[in-house]
Amino acid sequence: MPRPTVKNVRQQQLIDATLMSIERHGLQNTTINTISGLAGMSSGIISHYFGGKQGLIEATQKFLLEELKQALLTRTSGKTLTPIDRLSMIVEANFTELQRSTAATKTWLSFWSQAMHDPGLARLQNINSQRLYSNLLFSFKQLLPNAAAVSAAKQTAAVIDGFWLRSALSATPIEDFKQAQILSKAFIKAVIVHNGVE
Amino acid sequence: MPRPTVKNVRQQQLIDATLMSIERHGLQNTTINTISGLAGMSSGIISHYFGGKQGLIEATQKFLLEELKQALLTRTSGKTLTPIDRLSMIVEANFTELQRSTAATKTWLSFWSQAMHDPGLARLQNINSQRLYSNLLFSFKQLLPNAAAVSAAKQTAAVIDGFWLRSALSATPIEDFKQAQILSKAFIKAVIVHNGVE
DNA sequence: TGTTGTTAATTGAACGCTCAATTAATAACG
DNA sequence: CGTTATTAATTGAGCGTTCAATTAACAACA
Repeated sequence: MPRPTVKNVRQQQLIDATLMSIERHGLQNTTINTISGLAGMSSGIISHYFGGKQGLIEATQKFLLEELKQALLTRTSGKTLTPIDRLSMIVEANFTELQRSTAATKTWLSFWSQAMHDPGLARLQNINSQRLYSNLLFSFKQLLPNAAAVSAAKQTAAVIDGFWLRSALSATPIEDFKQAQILSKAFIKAVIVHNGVE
Repeated sequence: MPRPTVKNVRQQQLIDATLMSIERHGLQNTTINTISGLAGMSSGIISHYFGGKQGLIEATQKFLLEELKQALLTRTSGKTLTPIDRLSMIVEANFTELQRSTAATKTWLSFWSQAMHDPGLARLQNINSQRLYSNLLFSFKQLLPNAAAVSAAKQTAAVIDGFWLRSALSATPIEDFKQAQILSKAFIKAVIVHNGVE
């Protein structure tokens, strides 16, 4: 277990402050001053630990990606789950409190629009998008014929991302996120029932 | 038929130039100079016709929203379509060339992240989101029992938005958009078959 | 039709502001 | 006391806005 160094601690504090600033002001109005102010530090510290503002923004995005990955791992590793239970865990991992937070949703949307003209970010995004699909496919293959599993995985990935997006943009995100999770799971059940070998 | 005034023409030219600039540089790096340069005009004209840069950005977004609305109208108004055909038209309207363009996808994503802390934009976005759902619900109600129609409309809205998003962010957007359209329609058919009154 | 007066459209340089980055000074720590 | 961590002050490039000046379009009139 690596003992947290001052560096690690400061970096995480700055990432947390970045999320907080984006939540309050949006990425557009997030400056090194709003971030360092929320972190209770001076603005120079950002260049010191991240090489500049852009470095901190990218680190924040990587943090969200990593958390999403870990959310599924902690729900599945070491446990013996039925394929259906594992599909439920995938849904839940995509709707954790962190991923539903205003800070995270704003950051994701900004990240995506940047990723479209930054190859490095685009690569990160594609890995993430593929991971959701692969995870779904793995479980569906244990329940459905191959062709049906592929189709089910594609549709489910779209349903999860689509519900997530519509909830994030909704006027009532809290209720909609809750519903989104339920509807995503219901969708998975329906897909299995209607395509399964009976 | 209202004859286009100089004002109308210039405003549309500037909106087109804005989309072009966002496509090339992203919204982040789009300035009044990149826009006016692409339009072949001077920078001052933007304030003159739109009150400022922000006004032009908002007008550009409204243009995309309006085009989406019109895309469906031109496909349906005056024609007598079966409910299933009308559902196909809804899918197609959401996947027109304009809406698949890099300029449009970058603009939508940037717009959404701004909409989250701008009530005016948020309102526009919610109207648009609701419209997709209402249009779907209208057609599904002619094919399915009420409860099933509601569920089908919600899921289909998520599928369309989800496929659109995943295609926009894909490394191969052209093929993925094409597939997305096919898969969305396939999804609708499956929903009807499995929930319909037989 | 040619001249003049009037309005509309457009330019682009100047201005002031914001903000990321840099620097030098200071504090904490072992 | 030397090194690392952090601050605070400063810089300068980049940006949107403004507005006085210029040009183009049109109207009035003889």
